[in-house]
Amino acid sequence: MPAGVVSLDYFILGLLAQQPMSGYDIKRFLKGLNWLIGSPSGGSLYPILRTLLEKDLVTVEVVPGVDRPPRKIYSITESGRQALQVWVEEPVATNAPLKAFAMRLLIADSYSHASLLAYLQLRQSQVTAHHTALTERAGSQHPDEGASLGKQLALSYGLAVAQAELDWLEGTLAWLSGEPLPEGDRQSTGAASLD
Amino acid sequence: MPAGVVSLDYFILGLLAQQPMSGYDIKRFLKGLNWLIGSPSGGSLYPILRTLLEKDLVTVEVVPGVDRPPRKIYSITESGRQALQVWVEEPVATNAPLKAFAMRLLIADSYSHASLLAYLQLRQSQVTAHHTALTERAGSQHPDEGASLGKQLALSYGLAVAQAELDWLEGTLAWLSGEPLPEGDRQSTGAASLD
DNA sequence: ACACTCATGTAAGCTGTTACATGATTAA
DNA sequence: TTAATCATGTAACAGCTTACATGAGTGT
Repeated sequence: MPAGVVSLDYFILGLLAQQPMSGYDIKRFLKGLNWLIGSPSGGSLYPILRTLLEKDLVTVEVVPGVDRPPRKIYSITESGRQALQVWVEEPVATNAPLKAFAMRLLIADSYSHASLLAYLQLRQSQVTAHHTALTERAGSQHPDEGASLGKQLALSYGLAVAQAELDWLEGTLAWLSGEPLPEGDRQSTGAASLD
Repeated sequence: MPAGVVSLDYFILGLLAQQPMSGYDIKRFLKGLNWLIGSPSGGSLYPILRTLLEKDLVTVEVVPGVDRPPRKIYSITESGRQALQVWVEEPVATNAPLKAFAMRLLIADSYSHASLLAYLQLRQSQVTAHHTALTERAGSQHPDEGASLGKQLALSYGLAVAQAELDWLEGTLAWLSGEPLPEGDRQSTGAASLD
């Protein structure tokens, strides 16, 4: 059962798929990504971890710390990976906030190389359709009795962002296809992910 | 007292500043902008109109319709315009969803020409700073023990979107500055900006 | 008969926030 | 002593959504 548009819960599950972490670890990690997706408050983060646990999507291990509070390290389970896979492959709405797409990018390591490419191509076709629709709408406006200034600005703004995303997708797909990363060679790129 | 990040209430107030409308009018108008900002449900729209009324930011006039239900037409008041001006000039956070900025674009007709330019320039300086920070962060990552694939993708994605917004801002500012639009001559400019 | 547009509204619920509470350890 | 970091959590509320309720007219 997916939740809201943004689904912080599944995103957090995705982070735990990359490596086991405590709630505090997640907080610090997301603070570093504040510019992109914002960081959730403790008031949402800790309850989410509890519900993930109740649904058996994660397990906990309490690690007592020397000279500091004990930490609860959460690890994803096999049924958690299955649930994640479903979420990770479902497309985000084109009018959803960018962070909804960015969150799926951030857990790209949870994808196989092939399914990451497929997902980006799916996004590409969506945004292309979106862009085409906007272009038509822009063309259909007669200059004389045309839209208000506000609508014009919004439309050209929307087009610019969509175009930028298309360019980025094209470049990224080319890059990922050009370097097809042999199986099992991925952890060499991933070590210091928590700064 | 501003509300959440997105402040649907002020945005609706801004729409009513452009022309008096009923709740249903607003719904239809925003349905046409679904691709950009999404359209609010009746469950949020109508309560917002009531609170705007209670704060004396708008007035109502019930217009009985021939062969259809009566409509409640809302008009902005003078104190409503003052409240709107405050909201309209406050900058949106760089990590806020794009719709937060797009909403302010959509009610551009509520701005004077000068204050619209000022607002776009403010946004320009914000996004420039943001872009610079991201570029530095990108440069500080060594490719070898660098960030995970997900972080790399997210960073380049964020940079691409920021760059696109900067380009759009530059072009739009040039366009708006180049045609300083003598008073009341705005509807003649039309769709030239939209290709 | 059924469904759709017009038009307004309420009730319940979901997702997230802020602010608070706890308690230990370290740095100014 | 005051504050900050580490670490987890609760309670209250804000902002929205879905689903429902109402009721008239219009179209198939």
